[in-house]
Amino acid sequence: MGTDALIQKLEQFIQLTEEDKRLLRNAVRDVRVFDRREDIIHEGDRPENVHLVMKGWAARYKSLPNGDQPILAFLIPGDLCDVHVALLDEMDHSLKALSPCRIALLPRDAIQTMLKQSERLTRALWWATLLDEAILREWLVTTGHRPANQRLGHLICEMLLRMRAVGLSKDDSFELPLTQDELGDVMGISSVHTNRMIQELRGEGLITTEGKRMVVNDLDRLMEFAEFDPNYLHQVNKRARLARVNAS
Amino acid sequence: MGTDALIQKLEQFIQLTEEDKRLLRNAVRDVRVFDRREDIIHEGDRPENVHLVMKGWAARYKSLPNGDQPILAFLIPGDLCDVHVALLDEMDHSLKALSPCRIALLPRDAIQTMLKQSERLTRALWWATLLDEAILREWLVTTGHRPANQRLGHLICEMLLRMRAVGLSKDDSFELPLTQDELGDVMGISSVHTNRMIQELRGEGLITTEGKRMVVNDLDRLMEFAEFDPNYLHQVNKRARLARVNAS
DNA sequence: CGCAAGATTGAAGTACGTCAATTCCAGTGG
DNA sequence: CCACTGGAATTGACGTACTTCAATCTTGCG
Repeated sequence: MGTDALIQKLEQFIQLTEEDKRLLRNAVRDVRVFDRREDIIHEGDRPENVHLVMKGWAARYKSLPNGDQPILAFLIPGDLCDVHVALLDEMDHSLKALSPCRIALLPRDAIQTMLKQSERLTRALWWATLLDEAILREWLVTTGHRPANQRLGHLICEMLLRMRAVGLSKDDSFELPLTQDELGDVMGISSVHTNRMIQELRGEGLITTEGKRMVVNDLDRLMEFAEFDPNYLHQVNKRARLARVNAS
Repeated sequence: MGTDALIQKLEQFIQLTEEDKRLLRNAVRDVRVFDRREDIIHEGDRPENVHLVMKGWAARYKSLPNGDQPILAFLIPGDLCDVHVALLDEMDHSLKALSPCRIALLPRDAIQTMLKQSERLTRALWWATLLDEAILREWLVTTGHRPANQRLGHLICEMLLRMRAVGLSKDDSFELPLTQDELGDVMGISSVHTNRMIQELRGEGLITTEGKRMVVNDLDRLMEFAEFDPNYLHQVNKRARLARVNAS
């Protein structure tokens, strides 16, 4: 099933039981496929379902009066969008597919039921929303306080670690299905400048691009270059995680 | 008691019962006073208590290797910091007082107990965290995609509406206990440029400053200038709110 | 092969940053 | 009541990281 990525992600934080996993899988009502650029849910809609990315990349974005559509978050497999929005009358932002996507729909009440049945799962999902918030904070810092080349490096580091956490990286490389336009959008810079920053990182030997694949040549050096501190991702390292698992 | 602002804020969303209010007041274990610039809790600390601002302004911030301390959020009376952090091992950011502050401390378990006792209160606090997130998203948009003059206007609109919601505005003016340095920090611009943007807004007749008081001369025009859409604050207007209250 | 979307390049403009000087102002002590 | 102080606001001059526009080149793809 397509909840695997989510389970893998949550288990960074806490070991789930088979029963928890079954609950999660059962909460999926439906699976829908979206084309690149297709809207998944739009600002003003009343959210009926929680969305779970199973395959592909999606984005949270807003529409500005001048036509800009700034991206607020990348959503990759295992990312649950808006567990919480159930409370609000209407969406205050939109979701769209950045690449062809498979998205699972979990009805609000299925989530409610699930949460009632497992304390552990509740904590795990709560943790996931905390993570989203932490990422948002970090993006704000980066956007407001770092030059474009570091911003790009930072983003690449983050996405590599996030992709790795759901088993979608290979030898420090990952599929990055974005145009330079979209990449610039996230960082708040123009696509032209984005291109120049990519070239700078390439020139420094920090990254290589192979079509849509982003290859990080030297993660340590890239992290240093971008002043990337992985703390905010709250990824428990393997050792600590195993200790925790064994203790339970 | 100093939980009044919080109650006033929450009641924008949902009418609380007397019992709810009592529960809230009882969760306050202690009240502490902080000087301007004093740290309230620091990155890496293990959060023991949830903090509630009763008086003054505080800020969420991060410390960067280069010494910068970007501000991620303003916290004003009625704002609850980190209801959620209970889950995390350690803080991934810090809180400091921007002006002399009175902060109430609510122990984690007091919060837990309180939430167990009132479904309504649980929803209200959850709503408050959604609001924080929505504000964070809006700041990201603004920082990344709008010029400095609009960013400033946007911030002023937001803070006026937020202060108003807790009864701390007077005739479209409010106490803004910040240096231009701190103001610039939030918007990701230098203090010199901040100063020039303030002068621009003054020149346009949009705002006036009287010492530490920010006076908005024409809110509608300022909102238009800054392309400010108050939607994200999820402030229910008086009419809708009264309808809701009466229906309950 | 041919087309359209995207990547890359160059040139010229601008919004913003930095540095450093000056003015303003709230306290504080005499 | 005034003089003194240190922090903050303001100003000017100058540098630069970015933007925009427009052209060209590359690539995936029917």
